[in-house]
Amino acid sequence: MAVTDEAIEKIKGMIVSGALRPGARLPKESELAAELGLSRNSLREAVRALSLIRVLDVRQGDGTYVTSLDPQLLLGALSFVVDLHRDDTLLEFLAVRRILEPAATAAAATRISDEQLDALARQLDELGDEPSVEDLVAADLDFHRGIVRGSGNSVLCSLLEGLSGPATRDRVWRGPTREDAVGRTLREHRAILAALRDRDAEAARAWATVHIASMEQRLRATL
Amino acid sequence: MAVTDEAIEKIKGMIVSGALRPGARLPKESELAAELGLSRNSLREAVRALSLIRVLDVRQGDGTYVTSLDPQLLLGALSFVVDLHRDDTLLEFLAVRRILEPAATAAAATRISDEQLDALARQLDELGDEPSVEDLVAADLDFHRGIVRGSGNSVLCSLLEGLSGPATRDRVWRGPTREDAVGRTLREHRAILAALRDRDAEAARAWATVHIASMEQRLRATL
DNA sequence: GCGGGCTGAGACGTCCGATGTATGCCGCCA
DNA sequence: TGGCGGCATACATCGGACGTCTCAGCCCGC
Repeated sequence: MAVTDEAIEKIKGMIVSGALRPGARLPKESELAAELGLSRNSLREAVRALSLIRVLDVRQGDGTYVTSLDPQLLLGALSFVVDLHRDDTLLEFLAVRRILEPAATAAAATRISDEQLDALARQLDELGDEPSVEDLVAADLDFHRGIVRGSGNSVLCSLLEGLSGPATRDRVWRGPTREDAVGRTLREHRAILAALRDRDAEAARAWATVHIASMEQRLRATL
Repeated sequence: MAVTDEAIEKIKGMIVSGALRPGARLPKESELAAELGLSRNSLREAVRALSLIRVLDVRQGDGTYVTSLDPQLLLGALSFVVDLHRDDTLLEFLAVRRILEPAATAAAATRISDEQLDALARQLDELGDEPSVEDLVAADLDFHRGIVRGSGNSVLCSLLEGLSGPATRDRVWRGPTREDAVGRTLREHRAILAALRDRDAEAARAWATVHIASMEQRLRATL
């Protein structure tokens, strides 16, 4: 194995073993390089790689630190992966979302707070009845994020965040939105919110499924 | 933004735009470095980072290539992320698996081939009634992999692969397996297989849920 | 006494050039 | 024709030098 890969494994090992806790500061590059028995150049490659997947956080002029290791942070790198995919695979990503999002929405029905619900309602009201596509896309993102967050599972939350990234979203809303996509989206959002207010998990799940399915339809249409 | 980060974005851009197709070979390091306007050292950091998340494949003495970009490959890095987490978050990862795996199993009920079913059955038979824990763990991994693969969604497949990685698995089977964990696992596997043979999606989903839940129970017990 | 600006040490960022090592190809020889 | 060896190529690693950014502590003025 290459020295750089070894270094990656060793640093990972130090974190897993607890020698390096979240937020901890690493020895400076030259010291760590000596400690691990490689050159600073090669060590930097390892550090850079771990930094891309948000395990390490390097701050110029300061030092290198272990991140919080929040799943939210780590799975953020997922959208990078999704970005790299093209039409056919995008549908598979959406299929996964179609499984997760209804489950998350159902979970939220019993766990989301009234304050969070009020915030979502306010947000929908502010959007009005005929928003621009850009506004709607942004609101859509916030809406789903708000609900999923209400599920109380941060891993689920960040996974969906990644799956709903720009790649998918742009694709769904690209080109002329046929028929009444905007109106339909708004109606579905309201229906989901109503189900959550009723604390009706099954209705929430069903509406979420419908919502994703209609999104899937539109995605298919652009292929 | 640092030059290395720029380079990462540019390479990613070249792939997304189609300038670099899967399997394509990159210009040699010195040329690409010149092209992107940075030193070979800094470029190498970018390449190494992309190679960690399996976007690039570098072969010493040969060249650097874009990988197949299979979701399977890219999400493989996910297990790296899961490895870095500790007890509390592990439960959240398992909760996600509890959503995905039943759905995947239900999908497999209608899509998996008879040959694949036969292979799973053979494997269960070979294991016998009182396997060692090591053998069981390996068989368990294969069993779930085989089913999820039968769902026909490669993204789902690799996502679950990552979630079921060594970190979770070791934790579940660590320590004295209380009660009849081995026997119970075997019985549940047989039940899942029977449901698949019957092409009964709902039964398959239910048994998969039961199976993951019992795994979750054991994980909680070790915390 | 207190606050702000300045300065210097420390740490990462970038680059250069040299040398080691694995791979693939091509020509030579049996 | 087939196998073997050597050469060209490209990545792997290294050491050192210099730039740039941060932070903290000192000094000065209010």
